[in-house]
Amino acid sequence: MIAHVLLPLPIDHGFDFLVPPALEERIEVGVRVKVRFNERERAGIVISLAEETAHPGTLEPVLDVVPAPVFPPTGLEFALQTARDCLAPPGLTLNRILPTQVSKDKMETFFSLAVDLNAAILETERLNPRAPRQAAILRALLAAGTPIAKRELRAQLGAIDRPLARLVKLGLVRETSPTPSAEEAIELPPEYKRLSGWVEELPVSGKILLFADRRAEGYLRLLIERLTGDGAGLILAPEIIAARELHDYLSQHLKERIGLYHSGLAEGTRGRMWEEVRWGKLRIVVGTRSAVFLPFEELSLVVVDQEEDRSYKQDEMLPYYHARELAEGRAPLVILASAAPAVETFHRTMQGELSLIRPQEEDRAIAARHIDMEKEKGILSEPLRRAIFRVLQAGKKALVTVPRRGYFQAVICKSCGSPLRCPDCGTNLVYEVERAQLICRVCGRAYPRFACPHCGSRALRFLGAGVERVWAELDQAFPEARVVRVDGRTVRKDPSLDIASTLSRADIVVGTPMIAKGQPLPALGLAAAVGIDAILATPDFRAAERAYQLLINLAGRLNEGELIVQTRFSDHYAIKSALIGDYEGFLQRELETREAFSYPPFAHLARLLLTSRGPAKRRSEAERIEDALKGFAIDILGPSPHPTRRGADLILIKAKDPQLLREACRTAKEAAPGVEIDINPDRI
DNA sequence: AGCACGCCGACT
DNA sequence: GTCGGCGTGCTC
Repeated sequence: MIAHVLLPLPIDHGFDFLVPPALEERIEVGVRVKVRFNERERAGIVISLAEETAHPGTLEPVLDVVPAPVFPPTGLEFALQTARDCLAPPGLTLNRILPTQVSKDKMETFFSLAVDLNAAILETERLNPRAPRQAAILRALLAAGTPIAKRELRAQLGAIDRPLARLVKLGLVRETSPTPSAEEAIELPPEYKRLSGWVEELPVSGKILLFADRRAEGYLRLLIERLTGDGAGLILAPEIIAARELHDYLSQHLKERIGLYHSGLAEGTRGRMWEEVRWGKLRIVVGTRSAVFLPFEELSLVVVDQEEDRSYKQDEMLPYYHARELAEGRAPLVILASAAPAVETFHRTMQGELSLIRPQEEDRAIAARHIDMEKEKGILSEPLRRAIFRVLQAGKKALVTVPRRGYFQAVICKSCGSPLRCPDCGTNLVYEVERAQLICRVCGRAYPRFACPHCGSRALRFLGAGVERVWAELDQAFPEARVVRVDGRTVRKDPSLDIASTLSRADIVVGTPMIAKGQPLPALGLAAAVGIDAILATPDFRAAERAYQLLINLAGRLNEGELIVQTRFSDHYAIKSALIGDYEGFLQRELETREAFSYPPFAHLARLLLTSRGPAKRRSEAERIEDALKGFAIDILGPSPHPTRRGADLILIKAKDPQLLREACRTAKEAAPGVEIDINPDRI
């Protein structure tokens, strides 16, 4: 027997290995195997089994079969298709998706009756004299009427392994996944009915944009009403904190166990959950982007909560996938949900690709206002300090967001009052600390003269205060208050961190925009955005959209109270629209800008990453790519140095048609096989 | 990816 | 005359 194996290498093909007779029993398509390849041991994934090989030489043997986790056939096909769509090496893709190990902890298993009630009663009576423990199990299952966890049976009846196995063998009991139902939901929250009405509007299948600011109640109802019987559901959230909040909320109100899957879990825990999903023992999962690959045999529905969030895009390593796009192919019913939808997503509803469901929003007692930073000095304005003081006096808490990068310096022109832009690309220029110059991250042009490219003014202003600086100022300004900092690093240190409980032992929480995403926090009386101007000045065509979304998300954290924005751009349409909750007004302006500069949704982008070491080598790669793309009706920008990865260059391709873009990317990859391609990048 | 093979410049 | 640059090709 021959196994065709994909190894975790940047190559587009697999290699054949000989399966020794002793392993023939255990090997199957989708398993991970250990092999000796090029004089070293590696683990790869079996994608097919055959009797013959096309390889002329001798074959190395498969050394071992790793029993789990395993790709089921549909999961394998999905992962391979993702690799093709992302133009990523399939071996790397597969090996990054499949967890490497399964922890030894026992999986939770559930059992239910496999026969009808009458038969079960008869069998109970028949078994009772000679097999009292089997009879007791049947009685427990009869009494419960729903699946029972093995753990629970054991708690009720003591040692039940042997009799339970016997009952399964007799065909009286079977291992199942537990079934949620309206009766099984425990203690529905009071606002449940009021806020979940949109579920009634949902079709059985289709693609939906749910435009709503309170959504968790509806997800709960969706699970209760749509997943009776055999269905399975996947809910994606952008970040670990948001996923955990949603998971905890749903778990509180539903008897069925819900999985929480994200990259912060130990590898073995991920592997165990993967296997539970594969065997149908876990059928509801809340997770971050990597959960989109979980091997559900058949999903009934998938929800992408806060679909606009950039975290759905994997842009740190291959494959550069977008979980929102992949999610659309996973279930008949796809719900993209947001309180401030991505411009591209909303545009799709205008094109008829998505159906829009937009429940009537409830009026919340939120006062939104801006503080004009042209008139204030320092990082924390006097009015904001006073507002925080008032809120603390009233026994409420404050949430303060600051865009993450402390060192990131945005540049605005004092005379036009707008961020400095590259005249060619329309994106904002950035100040590069090391070389002390302004550069365009899209086309790579440098502007060593410290002047606005539009009006020539030399009066520039550097913006930017990170979380830590704001935290220090707050700590100093409110010595009595407990000021707690939350950013990516804090979360990495403590993956179980959540904002609600952080807030319970703090008075002021200051953090990156990730603290703005999620459910309302009842203890909150004030939500503030500091440094939003730095977002507006980000070198990214989605800068305005991000600013708008941050403010809407921040408002969504409040049940009542005040939303305050410190800005110098109080006239900016993103801020103006966000403060009055005018999405359409924002969208119209934003679409006009996108069209004017040929950005999505009016053009399609791809980012080519040159990572070969040595600038000369990258230059020659870039030249080869440019030559190969001569005949294409596309725009090529760059190469420019990668903004964060030293020793990497970027080429940006713009095309009117997505198919043409794909073709161009394939051609570029042929011309320079080492190039990494990010189609539809989230950041440019 | 890692490593070998292979053809051109500055050194003991 | 060798040591060493990294360009091309292969690994089942």
